[in-house]
Amino acid sequence: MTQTNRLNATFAALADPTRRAILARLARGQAGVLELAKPFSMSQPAISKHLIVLERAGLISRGRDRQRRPRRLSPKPLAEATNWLERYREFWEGNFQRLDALLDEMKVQEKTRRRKNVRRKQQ
Amino acid sequence: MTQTNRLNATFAALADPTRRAILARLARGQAGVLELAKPFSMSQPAISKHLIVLERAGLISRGRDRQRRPRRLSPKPLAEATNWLERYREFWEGNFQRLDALLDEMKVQEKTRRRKNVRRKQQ
DNA sequence: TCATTATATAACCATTTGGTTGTACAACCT
DNA sequence: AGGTTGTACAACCAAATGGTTATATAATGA
Repeated sequence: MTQTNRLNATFAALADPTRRAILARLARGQAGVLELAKPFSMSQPAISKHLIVLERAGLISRGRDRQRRPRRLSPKPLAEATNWLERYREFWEGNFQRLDALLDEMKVQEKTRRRKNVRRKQQ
Repeated sequence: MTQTNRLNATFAALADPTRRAILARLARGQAGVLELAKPFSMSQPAISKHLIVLERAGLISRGRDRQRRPRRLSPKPLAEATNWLERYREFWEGNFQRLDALLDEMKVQEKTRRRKNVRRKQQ
């Protein structure tokens, strides 16, 4: 699977609160399907479907212990998703005060309408 | 909108490669719909739909400049998504040796509960 | 062997998603 | 006023999503 497709699958998997809760649970250790289903008011097959989504994204893997097939967290897709988002950290982490200031500047320029702007535009 | 719902909408928005590319483009500055549509082999309405998804997630906002309605990046949802993922950094960044230790501990507990073999498999 | 436990699978359903084409509307320019 | 440009909206469609119930399969334990 390509990196793009893994990102697609990972973000899609993370878009559901039930699945995020399952990941949070698994971060504290592996767990079987019934145990994972317990906190939720939905059927076991519904949880199994969520687990399939998580598994196809590579976010979890399946072990075996007697009749149980305990799931556990896999690191890689979380790392990739985080790395993708990291490229935007600089943007949202305060450097966008600069951005806001710049945008205000642009408004003022537009309002006074004097000289052609300096192509600082592009924020 | 609740934080959970924002996370739902944000991750769902990020799950599409077209939308991720749009965000990457907007990280370099605001842009109108047609300009955003240009790199893709899909119709303008299709892009507009993607923009609606991004907007409902709060990832972008709409400005106005003559006939254009330029979009620009909004920081907050990216910050929230990143922060959610940060909780797993420790896990995937190598410190999950600790996690493995924890899992081994749990196995031992299980073993004492019902004494049978150790089941190292776990694929 | 038989019942129990844990999980998987199938069939079904409503809703959402991601695209299309066609058209409407709004702002701008002559 | 009329044409052009930029965007939005409506109707439609196929496929995917998220849930259900019912049933099948697998491993264990008695």
